[in-house]
Amino acid sequence: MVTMRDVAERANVSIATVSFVLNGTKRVAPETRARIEAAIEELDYKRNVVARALASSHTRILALLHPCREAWPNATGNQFVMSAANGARERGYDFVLWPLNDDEQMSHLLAGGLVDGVLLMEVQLRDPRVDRLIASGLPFALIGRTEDEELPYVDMDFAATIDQAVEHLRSFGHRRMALVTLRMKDPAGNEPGWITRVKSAYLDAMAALGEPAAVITVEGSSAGGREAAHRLSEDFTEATAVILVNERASAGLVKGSRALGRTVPDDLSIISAATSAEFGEMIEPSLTVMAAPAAQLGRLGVNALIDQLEGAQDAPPHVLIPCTLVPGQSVGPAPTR
Amino acid sequence: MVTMRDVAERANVSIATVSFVLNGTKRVAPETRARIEAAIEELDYKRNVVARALASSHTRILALLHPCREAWPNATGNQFVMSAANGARERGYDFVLWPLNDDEQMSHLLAGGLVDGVLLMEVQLRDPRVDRLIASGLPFALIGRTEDEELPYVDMDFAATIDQAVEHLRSFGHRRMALVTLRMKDPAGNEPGWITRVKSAYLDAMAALGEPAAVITVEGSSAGGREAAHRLSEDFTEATAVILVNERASAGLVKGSRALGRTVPDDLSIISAATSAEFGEMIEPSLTVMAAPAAQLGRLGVNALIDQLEGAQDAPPHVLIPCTLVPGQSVGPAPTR
DNA sequence: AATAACTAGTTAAGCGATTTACCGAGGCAG
DNA sequence: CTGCCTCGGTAAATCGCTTAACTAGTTATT
Repeated sequence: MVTMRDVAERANVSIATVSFVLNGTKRVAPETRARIEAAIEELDYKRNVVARALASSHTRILALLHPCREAWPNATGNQFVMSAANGARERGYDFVLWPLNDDEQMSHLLAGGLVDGVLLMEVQLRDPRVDRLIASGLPFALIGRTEDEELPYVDMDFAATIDQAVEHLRSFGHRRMALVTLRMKDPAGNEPGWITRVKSAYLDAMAALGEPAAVITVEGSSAGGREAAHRLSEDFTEATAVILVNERASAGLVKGSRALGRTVPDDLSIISAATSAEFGEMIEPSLTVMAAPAAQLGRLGVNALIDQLEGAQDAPPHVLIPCTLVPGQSVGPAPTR
Repeated sequence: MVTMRDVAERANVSIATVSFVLNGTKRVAPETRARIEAAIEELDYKRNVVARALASSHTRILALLHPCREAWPNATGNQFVMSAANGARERGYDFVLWPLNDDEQMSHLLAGGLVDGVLLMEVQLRDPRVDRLIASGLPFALIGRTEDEELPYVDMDFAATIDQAVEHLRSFGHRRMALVTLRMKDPAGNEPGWITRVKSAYLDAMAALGEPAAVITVEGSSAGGREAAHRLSEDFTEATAVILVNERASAGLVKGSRALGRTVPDDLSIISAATSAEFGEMIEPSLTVMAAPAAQLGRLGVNALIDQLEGAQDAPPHVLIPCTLVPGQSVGPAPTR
């Protein structure tokens, strides 16, 4: 292994000088710098990340923590991850994904000193992991919000998204629209913050319209979607449209409705929010979707985190971005009966 | 930050002794050990991963390298990752996902000394990344195979999978069956090894049957699937069945066929390999799939890697696992005309 | 002319662990 | 009583790098 000492010897300087060149931490005469750079080149020297981290107490590694048991985010999630990874790289940080499933592992990670900062996904309203992060003093940013919205976060603007979905459906003449979203039980009774926010945005919108509301929560799977179709036709028959915020239930919802004799969009319009256009295309008929701003969120999140690490003293960033409407074939005029 | 020194002072021993207890590297009197453990407990000491890595030149971190630009593996990929992560954890290793998109980043990772071993995904027949890995001397295992099958790998058994798919279709009376798979261009003309293997397994099977073969490659998207449907009805009209090995094109293939007036499975049977049952269920009609053994591969891969790290001197492991058939509604009797 | 202020480098003290070499005490054989 | 082991433990070197403190030699300031 070629170390800094080898470089220093070859260039006839002390290792400190090499370090200064490498980090740009101190002025070095152009001629000396050139000698050092040549030596680095010739020896193909790469500095040892571990040693550097120990000495400087910075690893320049950012971790994206995500729960491990649950099936992992989908197309949307991937976009998110990729944009975050690229964003980090552009600012000179390594970016790793850290599948994590219990508290124990979390303390290991935090105390181990391996990462400089953390991006936390799938935040819940009251999230114990956030408490751990705060206690540990590690800088972090949230993808999603806790109850207390003081902490730095970037998140989807669910209120705006739902409003826009409602507006879209109304422009097709729909009045009664149900919400189908994710049921995600948690021993402690917590649910991801976004579910709560989606529900209340929906309820607010219905209240503003003076229309009755119906919230149906099902698990994220085809079976869940079919269950939703049944519940819809039993408990909320008058609904002519559905706002769906449960990507993995979308296929089931369409299939289930069809099985019950309701075709999409003639008898039932569906708009699927917080997913991707690509995903919507997989369904027959192609779904009208509100595409999640995954790539933007990834970049913003990682930038917020790095800004914080590098000591930008601004107030913690609070960013909300709505989904964008991508029309498909699943929304049609409200049936007149 | 509480260090080993703090623990040592509190327990009235030298830091060396603490280290011995922590690692079990040397015999320590039960009483002393108890004192040290108590101190650790009371101070909530966690050892610094970075310092440990520097001193021992082992980080106990495994990285899963995966390409960054491409949309990321789907349900299948996630299963794979999760099982690998859990497998690593069980053996005391940290496991991170390392999105990587160029050579530069690769050398950074390799030379940096941050990881003890590497799992490489989406291996190509002639993969420059593999050469880098070998040159670097870092232990690694492949998920997929290179041309040279000496290196340690775990992979799907494409030959067996294709054979089984063919067999399944034949049991429904099909004789002419086309292969639809992924077209993945690469500047250097390389393609992922699995594509090559799938093609040749298919060609072999057709040859053995004395049936004409047709290989259609399209991009991994709905549009790709529709393209395949067209090509099928133009160039290989006599095919009554399709073996599909292109998950993301599956929806498009079904939709496209239907648009051309061929219903599934009445006019055309489809069996989709190397995907997941869950995914197949999203399509209408639910696809008959050959489910990828993702979870097994993940575990096996990571175990192979760790065995190697820990000096098991066995020959490098070469493991092949076939997909398992999960019947759906997309395969029916061959139409008699 | 004397002092202050830069510049370009060097020396050496860490960072927080691991690990080798060494040491003293007690047990046991001869 | 001496010599040799084994046990339990300590001191100190080391891993490769960062960084504060310091040294000389030059240039600027008054």
